[in-house]
Amino acid sequence: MDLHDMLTILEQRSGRQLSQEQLDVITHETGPLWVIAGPGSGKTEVLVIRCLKLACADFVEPRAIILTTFTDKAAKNIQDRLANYKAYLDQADPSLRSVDLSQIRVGTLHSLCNDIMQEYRYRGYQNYRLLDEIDQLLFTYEHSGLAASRPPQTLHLPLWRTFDYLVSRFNRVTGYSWSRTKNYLPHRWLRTNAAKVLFNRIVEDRIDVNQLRAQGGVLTTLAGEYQSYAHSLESNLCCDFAHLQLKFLEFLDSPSGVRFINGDDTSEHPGIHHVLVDEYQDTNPIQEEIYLRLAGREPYNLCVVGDDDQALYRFRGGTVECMVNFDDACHRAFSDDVEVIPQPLSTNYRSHPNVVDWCDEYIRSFSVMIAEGARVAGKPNLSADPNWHQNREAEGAVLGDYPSVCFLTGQDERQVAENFANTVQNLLSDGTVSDPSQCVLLIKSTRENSVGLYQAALHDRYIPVYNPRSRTLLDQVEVQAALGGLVSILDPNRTGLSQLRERGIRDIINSWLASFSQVVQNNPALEDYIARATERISQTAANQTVTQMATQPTEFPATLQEVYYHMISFEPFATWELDAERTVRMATLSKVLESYCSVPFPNSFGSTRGSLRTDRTAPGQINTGQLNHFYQSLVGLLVSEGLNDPEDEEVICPPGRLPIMTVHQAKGLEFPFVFVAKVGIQQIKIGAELQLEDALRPFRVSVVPSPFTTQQRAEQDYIRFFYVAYSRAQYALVLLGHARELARQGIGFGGYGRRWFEQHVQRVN
DNA sequence: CTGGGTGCAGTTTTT
DNA sequence: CTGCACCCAG
Repeated sequence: MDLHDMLTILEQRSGRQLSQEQLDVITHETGPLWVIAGPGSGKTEVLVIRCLKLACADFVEPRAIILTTFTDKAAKNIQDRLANYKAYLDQADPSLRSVDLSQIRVGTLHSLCNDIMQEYRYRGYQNYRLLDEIDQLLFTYEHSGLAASRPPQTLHLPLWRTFDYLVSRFNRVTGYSWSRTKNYLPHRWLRTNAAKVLFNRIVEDRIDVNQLRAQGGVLTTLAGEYQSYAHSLESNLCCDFAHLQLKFLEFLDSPSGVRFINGDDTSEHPGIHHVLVDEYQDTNPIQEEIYLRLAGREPYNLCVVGDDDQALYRFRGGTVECMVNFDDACHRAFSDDVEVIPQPLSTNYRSHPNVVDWCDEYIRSFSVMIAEGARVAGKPNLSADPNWHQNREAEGAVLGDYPSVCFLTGQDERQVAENFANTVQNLLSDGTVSDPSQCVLLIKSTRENSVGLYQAALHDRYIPVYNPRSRTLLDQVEVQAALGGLVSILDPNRTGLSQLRERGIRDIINSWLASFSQVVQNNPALEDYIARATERISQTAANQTVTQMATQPTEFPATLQEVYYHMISFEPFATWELDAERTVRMATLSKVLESYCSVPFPNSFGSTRGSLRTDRTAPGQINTGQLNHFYQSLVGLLVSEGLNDPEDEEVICPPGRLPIMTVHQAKGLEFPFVFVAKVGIQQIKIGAELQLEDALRPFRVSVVPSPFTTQQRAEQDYIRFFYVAYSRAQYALVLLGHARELARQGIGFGGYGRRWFEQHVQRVN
């Protein structure tokens, strides 16, 4: 199909004309393409159309195109759009039907690494178990020397004092916090978590472990511990997300990897001709290396799209420098002669012109943001779509003169929350918005203690809330009752429980038991099951495997999972299963239980935590070690991590509810009315992710010094954080802050101080 | 506006 | 167990 025809059809269908900037990106022929896309500039649309152009106008083999995104959700969204647009094109030109766009490799880099290595049966990735975050934590808890129950203290104490920023925080498990002044090690779960962060970072930042090892002192210890962790992963045929990418780099060096990139003139292996990357500002060093390798053949068709002002994932190794210095990277990896010119997409089609102006002036009001090296050199200002009003009215919106960027205050946070809820209620009652889901409250933490006041204020006005990331799954009755039931069976006399020293673990188990005893009162069948299960264990001799209840003719070993599934077949669990939300919560719990039971543990290959045994000396009681492990490991994990409610993959927010979201959750989304809370943050602390980045930077395979001090980068991160929040708004942006926050002129108010802020923003109460 | 005493609450995100 | 936020005195 002719490119011109194709664009005409797509423009007719979408009712929107592509801008010259967008056309430049879509029609770019060969070589690296560096797209600096501001918020709301239609970057995903452009990426999708460029893909269509490659496959349907240039007839690039779909299998030779790789398109990566940051999340699975975004990948699915792109696949849907590709299929939709392709259907239009097929109508116009039936000969295109033979072009199968589902062959384009669309996904997160992680999922593509996994799929491609499976497809090519890469030896180094055959029969490996891919560990998710929970699995990785349990694995590290069991296998890493850093997380051992009794590690060599003289060696490890200095290490934890060096990396104290990873462990000196409040520990929910023990109920107190560790600091470097202590002469004992941090709690095992704190060390586990920190070990996970360290190991992931070593891989993602491409740290030269041998060089680290040669440093002496704690860094030598760290290098050794990393190597033994990596070795344990291998010997147990496990692979975490970070090593998935490392293995992929190894794969690319293997013969089949070379065939994957270069192709072999068959349609099965066309080679890689185009690599397109979305959200490139959040790419980390190992991912950058993968992309440069994938596109490493002339003419180096690597297209990266992102916004250096929206980098949000430093904790995951995300490095804005990859985006800012993409030209240098291309010259280093490809050739000095390659032309790499930044292509801006600088018109914002999403937001009211006032919101666009506010966002643009906000980001440029900070000296650390306009300094050289903070953003892509020569980045143009974000500009509003001159037809915004006209287009919205054509869509049926009634726009008057209203405060499109404004702030709400109150004496204290409670009053702010009340005013916020009143505003939402007014918007609903005067018909400005037809559904609460057209608003969103953005805030750093969506945990109960941060958003409680806002939730309560909405609740009082009968406005339902959607907040799946509140880490409150463990507060739900069905989850608590199930866990309480398990404890009742495993530890009927609470002897194991009474010996626990960790307050956090004891408290949570007691709360589960309390929930369970409430539930069991009205459900005699459940009570009876618990009694029978307890009885069975109590009749088992010492040091024996407990066998399943004789519901079947043959008795077989009982496992934790079986007891759990058996138990939840009784009321009230059976009725609860009719409720979709409760069912998915229980599924989340089941998954954690399965993980706990199936993560391999050292020195006993093939055995599982799940099969119940009696104690070596005490007949009729669950093995003390097993019970203790259940408490320390599984319950400890639940206490230290918390669990989120499962989320619907398709729906952003169910209708009828007002979403409360973290800024990360809202990334890439847009809402008619955006409320941003706690805008007055003043103290900019250097977070653990930044300190670790600095500590490991000298050992990177390719050391790229940052032109900014650590403190400056911390500030930039905060500024970008609010920039992402602010740029979500379509019709109106409302900043929330109480009197004291306003007096303080925190970073969310802009870098020129309060007077500047008040010139740009209207007060509405 | 500063300084010290008291009291409460406790990071955040993704694969 | 810390650290910060807040309050009141100077």
